[in-house]
Amino acid sequence: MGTDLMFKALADPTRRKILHILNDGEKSAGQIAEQFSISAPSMSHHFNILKQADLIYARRDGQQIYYALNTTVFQDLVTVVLDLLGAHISEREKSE
Amino acid sequence: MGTDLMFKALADPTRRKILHILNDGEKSAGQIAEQFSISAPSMSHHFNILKQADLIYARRDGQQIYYALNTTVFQDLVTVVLDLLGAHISEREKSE
DNA sequence: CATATAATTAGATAATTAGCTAAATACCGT
DNA sequence: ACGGTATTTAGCTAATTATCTAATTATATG
Repeated sequence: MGTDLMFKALADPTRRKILHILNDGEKSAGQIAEQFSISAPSMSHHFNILKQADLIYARRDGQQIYYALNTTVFQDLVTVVLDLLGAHISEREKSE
Repeated sequence: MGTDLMFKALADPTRRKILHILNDGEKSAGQIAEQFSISAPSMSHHFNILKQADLIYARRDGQQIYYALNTTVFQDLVTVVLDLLGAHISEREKSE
């Protein structure tokens, strides 16, 4: 569960904003990049880090590459955070 | 809610281990440092970053400085993560 | 008050990283 | 096959950061 890559990926505000944008569905690299004043290669760099951290996945459709949140990994992240907290979640609580 | 400082603080594995150690109650700087092969000043640096991120707080007792988790900020962290996920938590769910 | 202990602050250095431009790759339409 | 668009890869640089040693601050005790 690459915890280190995950937290390092989340440490950058640009990358957190990318994740936020992906909240309402997948978007192409270009559509995402539009919302930043950062060069395309720099954006690509961020996509790559998010991908390595398994926070997003990529799918090519024609000329575009579409990115989407990997929501299952966010569940893992919540688990890690709760573990840092030492929260002991009962089975009942986990499933509801 | 210093989100950026919080994630940056969590990006380092040494700091995450410190938080883990603090799970079972407050400990002095020295007691924590024992469990690492890192110089005391470096440890102090990490404590400072965790403190600025509001993830821990410090209390002096004689010669020792005792650190403890600031658990309320972890709750905020979970909220931020869930928000990145786009989870829409109802008021009822929040309060239980 | 002098010394010892706990921890910090100051200052330096090596490694990491976010950003850039230029070049390459992949796909589309004519 | 060629020209155009979308995106990535390569290579560089400036800024950040984790670590160190040396010096400082704060407290306790004989």
